[in-house]
Amino acid sequence: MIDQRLQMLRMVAHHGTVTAAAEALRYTPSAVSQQLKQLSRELGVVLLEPEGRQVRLTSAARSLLRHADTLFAEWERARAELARHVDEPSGALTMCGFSTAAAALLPPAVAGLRDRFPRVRVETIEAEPSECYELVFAGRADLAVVLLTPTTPSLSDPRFDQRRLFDEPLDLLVHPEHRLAEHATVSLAETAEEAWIVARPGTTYHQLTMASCASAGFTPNVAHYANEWETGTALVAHGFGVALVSRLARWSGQHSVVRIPLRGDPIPARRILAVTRAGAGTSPTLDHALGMIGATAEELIGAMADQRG
Amino acid sequence: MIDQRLQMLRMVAHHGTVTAAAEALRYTPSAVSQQLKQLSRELGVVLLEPEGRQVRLTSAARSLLRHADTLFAEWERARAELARHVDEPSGALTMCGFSTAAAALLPPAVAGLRDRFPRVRVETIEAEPSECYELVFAGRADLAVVLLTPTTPSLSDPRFDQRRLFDEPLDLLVHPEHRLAEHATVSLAETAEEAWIVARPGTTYHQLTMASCASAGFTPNVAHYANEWETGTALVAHGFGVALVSRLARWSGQHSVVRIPLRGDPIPARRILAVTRAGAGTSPTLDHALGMIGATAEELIGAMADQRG
DNA sequence: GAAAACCATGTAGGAACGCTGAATGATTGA
DNA sequence: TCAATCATTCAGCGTTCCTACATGGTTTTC
Repeated sequence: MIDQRLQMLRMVAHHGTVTAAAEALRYTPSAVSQQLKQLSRELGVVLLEPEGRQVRLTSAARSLLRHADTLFAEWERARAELARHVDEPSGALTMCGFSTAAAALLPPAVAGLRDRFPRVRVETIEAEPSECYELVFAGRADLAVVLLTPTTPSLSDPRFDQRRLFDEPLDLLVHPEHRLAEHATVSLAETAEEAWIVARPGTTYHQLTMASCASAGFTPNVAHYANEWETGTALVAHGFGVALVSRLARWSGQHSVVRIPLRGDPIPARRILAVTRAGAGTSPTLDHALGMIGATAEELIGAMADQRG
Repeated sequence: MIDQRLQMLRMVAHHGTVTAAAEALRYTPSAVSQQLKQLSRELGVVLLEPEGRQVRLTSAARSLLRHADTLFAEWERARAELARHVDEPSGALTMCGFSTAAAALLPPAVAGLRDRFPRVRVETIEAEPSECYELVFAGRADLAVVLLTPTTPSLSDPRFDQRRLFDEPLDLLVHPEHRLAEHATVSLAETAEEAWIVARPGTTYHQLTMASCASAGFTPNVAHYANEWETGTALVAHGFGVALVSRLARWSGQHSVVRIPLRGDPIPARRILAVTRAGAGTSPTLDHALGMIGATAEELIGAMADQRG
């Protein structure tokens, strides 16, 4: 509804190269290049300038993008309002989320949506938070459940509406005979000298562990890298170190480990966000999905409180 | 930039029929009908319903139109801001206005624009106020100088930005030997018994005369209909009646008539407006055009004050 | 009350638009 | 220096979208 070429320009701005933008939009670089050239001609302003083997956006392009964000958000609002005019919503709704969220929050939402809107095809995609933003931005997903990290887009990014769902506390995972194993709670600072098991660099979860330790005043002494909960738990169970796990994380239970809630002010936690395209939030199906996810989140918070007490 | 089909829908809403909308957009009715049908399919809502031999907009369509107005206005703002990023504006700027305005206000603006922006092709169209709104709405003109009348779109119409330029006082035109000819000013109520020369019904000027007399408490006794100032003046000069002329109206001067300023509270006047598409006002060329017209208007107001004194 | 005018919509054909794929040139990193 | 990455151009082709004409229904007119 809004000229495709504006979305192309947004993608180029976001990815930095024509090629990556084309890939995100499932076009060839050739198509994006031609379209943006023509857009530039039509508007009478230069939008892209060569910079090395890439392109750089001109100030005119950046000015245009600000308005483009407004336009796309307004169109999302229009779509959402139109969706209220149909008796029986149909079409597709795609949700995405990172592993824990995808496991804990999305399935109840899918069930609720199928129940309430039987004609809507509901799909989910498990993806890293950064990819989740991509999916929502590109329109291939309508809703994402992600973590707040320093690398995610700003909460005021005009392309997205982001709302806090809940804060998931973090626990320390130790061997049953570890010196801290009997503690009811533990502060992260007490673990500064421990051997650590963390996820591999580049993953969201690695960032989280490093950031948590950094805010507790130390850099973890990393002994092992493990991306899966299962692997990390096994390493802890063998006494190779301690690890950080989020409260909702689940694994097989084959390994004997102790989970100790962290204390602190604030309590170390990761913030869970629901992300939609700006303006899209008021469509009935998305509204319902957000409601279901929020309710599930509240339930989980309740369960977490029980555990803690 | 905004999907053409939204403009088609806006035109159907404005004109009431697919055929008239198509004509305004220089399409065939078939094209408009097909496009709107496809739009309806894509959005999953019914937009048009048959009503007699015409169509009626559904509530979904009206909802969509509200957002469409916002979208188009935002795009105009984007275009205007982009125009600030080019060193030497080019392209075309079309202004339109009703006869007096076209004669008095537009030529200085054209001259000023040509001087300031030599590469911009400036064009003018003389048209009735209602047609002026059409031209601006359809994008075939960028600026219109019109009269405020009861039939023009509301000042808060989201499709337009309308600003007051000035109020043009009205004068009574009488034969040199008329009983009122020696008066310095005259109130419209004193002319209730006169024979009147008015423009033909359906014209803006007819409306103006009838409305002015109505607000003075009488219905004019119409003796002759004349659309051109020249003809009306000739009739007055032959003693066939009195007529209303606006202060800026000019004619050949062959006919011997007396022009008497009207008095009253407020002084009978017609309000001159500058109309642009919503959001378009900040482009450099349009900004300059508005400035020129405003300046010319102020000069004329000054000249009018001199005349009156 | 029948005919004419008006209006929306459907179908078929043609023009224009927009995409793909391969080729080119330029830059960066190994 | 060679390979990889990136933007851009050109030719070709499929899709989209408009026009022209025809149809069916409604309103107005004589």
